Amino acid sequence: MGTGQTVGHPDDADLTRADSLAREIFSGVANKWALLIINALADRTLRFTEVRTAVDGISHKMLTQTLRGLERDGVVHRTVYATVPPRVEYRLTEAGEGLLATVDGMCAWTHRYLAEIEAARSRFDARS
Amino acid sequence: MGTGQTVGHPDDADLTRADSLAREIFSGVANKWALLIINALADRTLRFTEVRTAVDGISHKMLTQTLRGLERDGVVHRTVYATVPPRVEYRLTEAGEGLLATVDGMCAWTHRYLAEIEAARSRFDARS
DNA sequence: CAGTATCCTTCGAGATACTG
DNA sequence: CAGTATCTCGAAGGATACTG
Repeated sequence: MGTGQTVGHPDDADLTRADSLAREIFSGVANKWALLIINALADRTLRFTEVRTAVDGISHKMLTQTLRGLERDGVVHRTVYATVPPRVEYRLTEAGEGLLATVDGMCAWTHRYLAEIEAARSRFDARS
Repeated sequence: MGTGQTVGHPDDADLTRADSLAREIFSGVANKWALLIINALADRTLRFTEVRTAVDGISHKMLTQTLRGLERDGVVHRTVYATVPPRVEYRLTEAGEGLLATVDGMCAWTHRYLAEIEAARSRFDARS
């Protein structure tokens, strides 16, 4: 993957210049809505509307759209109950659980550095 | 943070409904260019142009823009050498290193599930 | 309730040109 | 080389309305 100039990483977790499929998948998943949805599905199965509430701020459209993408990539599983009114449930697949670990890491990081980041911003904004 | 309906997470790594600053920071960092840049700076200090090459696909504008954001949040450190021609180097801060772990996780995840995702896509696309 | 479709606006982001 | 400044366009994304 690296072209030879990528040294230092024993096991290659590098994505700069990686093949296009890997890049595409990474890019598709590296967006806030996707990650926020995964985070919301962390430990429970949720219905469409519940996800919408949990993620809050997301529009109806973005929700379906992102959910479709995640379903297509096998990150979330979609179960439709043929009742009326319809009931659709979303839950993480095994791959989704794998990603969740990462998302948790980002959340933890955010909280861990919250204060420092705020301070850094003040400093940065001060000299401008 | 959770409102009480968020059960199951012993330590709260939840961001749904989190306070706006946390959400904003998370959102700022949860984008592919930021993560790709952090990934590129994994183990080396890079100059502006080198980052551009490493990340490839990123435009000049997005690079400066994203780099500024990361600098502002204290994720990357920017060193300017008053030479001519100018020389500017970027490296991860401690906070940046912290995020790197997460990014590495996402890269690893991508590679780990690459085949499965490809298969999932075929299945999904087949029935449509 | 879950989802699709449509319209319409905003702004993300590329291209280009210019400065220190 | 590194960076800012414009201009421009296309797509992302919100609001609304309609269907099974």
